[in-house]
Formats: sequence, C-alpha cells, structure tokens
Amino acid sequence: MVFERVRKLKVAEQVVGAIRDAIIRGHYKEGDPLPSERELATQFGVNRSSIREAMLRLETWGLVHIRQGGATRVRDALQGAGLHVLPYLVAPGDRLDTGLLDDILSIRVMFLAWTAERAAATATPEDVAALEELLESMRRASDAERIQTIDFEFFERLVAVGRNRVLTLFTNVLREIYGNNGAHLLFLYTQVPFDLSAHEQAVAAIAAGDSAGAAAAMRAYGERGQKAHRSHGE
Amino acid sequence: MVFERVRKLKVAEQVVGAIRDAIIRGHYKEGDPLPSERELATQFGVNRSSIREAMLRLETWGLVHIRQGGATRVRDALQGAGLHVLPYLVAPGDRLDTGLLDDILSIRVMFLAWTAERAAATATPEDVAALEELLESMRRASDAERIQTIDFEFFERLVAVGRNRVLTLFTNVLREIYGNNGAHLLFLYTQVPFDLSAHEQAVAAIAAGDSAGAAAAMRAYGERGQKAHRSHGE
DNA sequence: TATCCTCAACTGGTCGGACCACCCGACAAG
DNA sequence: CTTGTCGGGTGGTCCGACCAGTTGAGGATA
Repeated sequence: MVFERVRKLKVAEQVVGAIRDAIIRGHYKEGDPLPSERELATQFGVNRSSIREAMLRLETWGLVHIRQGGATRVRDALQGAGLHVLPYLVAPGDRLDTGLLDDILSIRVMFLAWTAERAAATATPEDVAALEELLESMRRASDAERIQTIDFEFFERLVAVGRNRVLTLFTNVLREIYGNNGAHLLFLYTQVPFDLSAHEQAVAAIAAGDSAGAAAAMRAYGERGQKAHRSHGE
Repeated sequence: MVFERVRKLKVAEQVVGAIRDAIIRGHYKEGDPLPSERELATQFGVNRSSIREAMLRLETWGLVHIRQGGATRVRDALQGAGLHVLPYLVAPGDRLDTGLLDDILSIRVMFLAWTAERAAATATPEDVAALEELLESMRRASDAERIQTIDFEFFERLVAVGRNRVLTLFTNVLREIYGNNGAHLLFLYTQVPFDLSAHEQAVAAIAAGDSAGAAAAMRAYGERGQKAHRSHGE
C-alpha cells in the first residue's frame, strides 16, 4: 500500500466546506441570515439541489438553523450544536486555539481514566494479552507519529474491553477529531523513548482487576500530557 | 402557556423516522442494501428529493453509508456511528433495553464526577450561590418529575461552571437524550423526599475548592443510581 | 395617531423528469 | 485464468415549476 485513495469531493461537500469556513472565520456571526438558497446557487455556480444538500448537512451538524419561509440563519455552534461538530469546527490544517486544546486535553484525562477503570472490571485474559501486545509494539516504535497511532489503538482497545456501547459511541467521535487533527496532539509523543510506565502500570492493574489502580495510572498519563502542553505552549 | 407548538413533520422527516425504525427493528441488518432511492420514492409515494434528504440525514447520523454507483447500505450503528445517533436510536416511547440503560448510567457516573471535579477548580462565589439556589428548589420540590428537571439543571449548571467548551458540547448531546427519554430515568427520583446529601456535599466541596471531595460526592450519587436500577430492574 | 388586516414578495419544501458519473456483473477476447 | 468491454442499475447534479410558510410594507379601520 503506497498510494492513498483519491478523495473525490462532491459539489455539495465543497459548498459545505466553504460555508463552514465562512462561519468559522466570522464572515457570518451567530444569528446572521445566510443568503437564500437560490442566490447561493448562482454565486457558487451550482444547482439549488446541491446547495440544499449542503444546508442539510450544516443543519444536522448544528451550525445553521433552517426554517421554511424565513431565512436560514447561523446558530451559535458551541451553544446549540452537538458534539459531532467538533471535527468540523477544527478544520484540518488550521491552528487550534490554545484554550480549546486545553479543554480537549482535560476531557482526554477523563476518558483515559474512566476507560481504564471500566476495562479493569470487565477484561478477559485475551483482552489483557491484546493490550500487552500493543505495549510491545509501542516499545519497538521509533517515531512519534507511529507511537501516536498505536497509543490511540491502545485507547480504542481499552474502550472495547470496557464493553459499554455508549462509551463506544463517544470514541467514534473522538476518532474523528483525532483523525483530522492528530498533528495538533503530536507533541504528546515527541519525547522518545516514549515513557511507557503509565501504560504498563495500567495493564498490570487491569490484569489484576484493580479498577482504581488502572484509573490512577491512565489519569497520571493524561495529566502528564496536560503539563507538557502548558510548558510547550509558551 | 398551556399548549405546545404544533410540530409539523416534513415529508423527509417522516421518511427518516420510518427507515430508522426499520433499521432499529432489524428489518435491515448491518451491511444490508436499502432499496434504491427511486424505488423508495414510489413506495413512500413522495418525490425522490425527499428520499434523498432523508438519506443524507441518515448518513450524517452514521446509520447508513451512501456511495455513488453502489447501493446505500446500512452501517452498524454502534460501530461506525457518532454519539449523536443515540437520541435517535432510542425512539421516544420505546422501551430501553436494560443493557443500554446500564451503559448510560455508567457514563452518567463518569460525567457527574468529572463535572463536579472541574467545577470545584473554577467556581466563583456567584456560581456557588446559583448552585445553592438550585439545591433549595430541589428541597421544596414535591414530585419526582420536578426533581428530575431541577437535577438536570443542576448538572448543566455544573458543566457551565467548569468552563470547558468540549464538555459543553457533550452536555448538549446528553440533553437531547434526556429530553426525549427522561421517563426512562425517572425511577432515579421516585424516592421522596429525595436524598440531597450528595448534592449538598458536592456544593460544599466546590465552595471550598476541593476537587476530589466534589468528585467523590457526585460519584457516590451516581453509583446510588446504578444500584437503584439493578434492584429496580428485576 | 395607533391598531389591525391584507397582500405581494420573499423564504424554504416538494415535485417530476432529464442527464451525468460511477459501480458492478456478465460475457467475450486474449 | 486474466483482461477488456459493455449494459443496466445506483447515486449525483441539473433544470424549471409549483406549494407552503414568513415577513414587512402599506392601506383600512377605530
């Protein structure tokens, strides 16, 4: 596998991107009316159907509010929107403002700790073996990017072990964020050799069924990341 | 205000509901192809545009996967879908299967504890006053439904106090779930007088800036709910 | 003057029918 | 067995028309 799949952008997807960017960059503020579908169609040089498709996507993401008869208006994204907008709020390539990254890392600590705690309660010997295997490949990995990938696999594995369907849904969202913006979090892994002690402690605790221990280990790991960000940010 | 606003269902919304239900009820399983848009249009007796709109919604929710040239197929909702499908997975009025409720309550504990912990770190005197006011109205409330409403307000307040934008996004999702399915969780509040001690401890800890104490109090409260469900379920 | 009603000119929602781009499976050619 | 072709089906886009709510300006009314 050398070449990636070519990404074909539908017309509607390009329109979505353009409007989303315009909103994020502040051309349209909260509550502002967007141009009518017919006008956007001529502006973009596409058919109204495509504009409609774009608007529908933006609405299900919670970025705009559509109402028959009235204009389609921008909605305050962080107020009314669902979680799923996050991946789209942070456009790939954009800089992430520091405050938001803070918030994300804080949430990360919560998920790491909780996931480990749940996993310790429900792990089978096979689960533990799989986790140890991932540890081993992290030890062997030599560059930050690879470690990051494996670490996220480790996390996903932890979630799967926890066997909580709702938590799995959350992870899917996190994966989207991560997949689009992994570069912003790469600094968490640039220290090589990567300090694996927390992971090792966590796996040991999980193997022993020690929920509190597993949670503490992963929590410590997460907080180390927060600290790294603070000193790294200035 | 006695009467609620009449809810007008767009054609596409009805189609979305019908297809969603068909998927949830198992008429279409993971990976199954849905009928073509043209066929669905004649079956539902509507235009293809409406079917397309419905499909787009289902796709952004992660329930189906659309690909040009090939058939639109059902996607395993709990595998590939984002969090935002949860409100739609549990249709209002449906029974909630016990396992899922277990999972939800488990997540609830995590959020309660974490939210309280964060709040303790960032609360201002005004925040504390607002929380105490909510406590007071819970004391005065006499029926379970009212208590439930206030308790969720309390939680939202806690989130706001934490001042974490990402956590706020999560709450928006939870609110949707809660709003549509509060009845399933009503059993958490049927004990009257409602035991407020955990809330009181949490607020006290928040006022004192004691993160660990606040987390422990709300965690205990959440775990009491889990226990109630287990004994209530059989 | 102040209030209400009416109506025209928007907006989004639905319709139907056409054609394009793409995928797949059948089948022929090598 | 592999490769190439092609036809029929699927979603993607386009067009133009009409339906259904919303809004606001201007006139009728008190």
